[in-house]
Amino acid sequence: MERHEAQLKLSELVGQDLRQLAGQYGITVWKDKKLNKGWAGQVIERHLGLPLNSSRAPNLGSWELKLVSLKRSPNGELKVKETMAITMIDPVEVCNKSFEESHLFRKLSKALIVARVYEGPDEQKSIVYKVTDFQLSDQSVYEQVKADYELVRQTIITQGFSALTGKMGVLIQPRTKGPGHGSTSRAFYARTNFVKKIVGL
DNA sequence: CTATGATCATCC
DNA sequence: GGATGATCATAG
Repeated sequence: MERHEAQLKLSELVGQDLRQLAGQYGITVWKDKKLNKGWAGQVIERHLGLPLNSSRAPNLGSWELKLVSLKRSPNGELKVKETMAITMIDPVEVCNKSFEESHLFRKLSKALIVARVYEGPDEQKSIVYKVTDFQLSDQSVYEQVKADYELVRQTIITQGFSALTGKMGVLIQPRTKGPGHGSTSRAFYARTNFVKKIVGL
């Protein structure tokens, strides 16, 4: 499936309730009393007619699907609820590749971002807010993302992989993320400010 | 058991 | 309330 075609199909979902669609597609949102964290993505994959095992952001052809949740602030305004995981950090790759060659840049360039409204931990309903075909077209944003990448790169080279913390970066941050229980792997995350720019809030 | 995306828990 | 660090579900 081409990226553009996927985007057209995704835009059909705007304004719809993913919770209802989940029931329609037979996707389990709650297993016992625990949330299936991948449910929203699965609903979307089903809508596109994709196999359900492509959740690991492989190359679904020539593009990549990302989900972000939004929340309402007290005055009813929509804001970005969480940072967005972009891709794992491979210290070797980061050291050896420039920003333009990096996995981070490639992923950002090919991403289709689906923003959904998070109504609460119970996920009783979740409306699709908008679908964004993200391009790193804004020059100032591009430069800042590149600067953040370079900061991570220099830190790994001069202080080592373990010196990275989530405090670094302006738009992109390196953050711990593993299977839990002591893993030390890290990933690039888009800060909420960045996600805000991406989605166009 | 490990990798990955997405979300939760805790700190300030 | 927002940011940082850690965990959960699922697939291989």
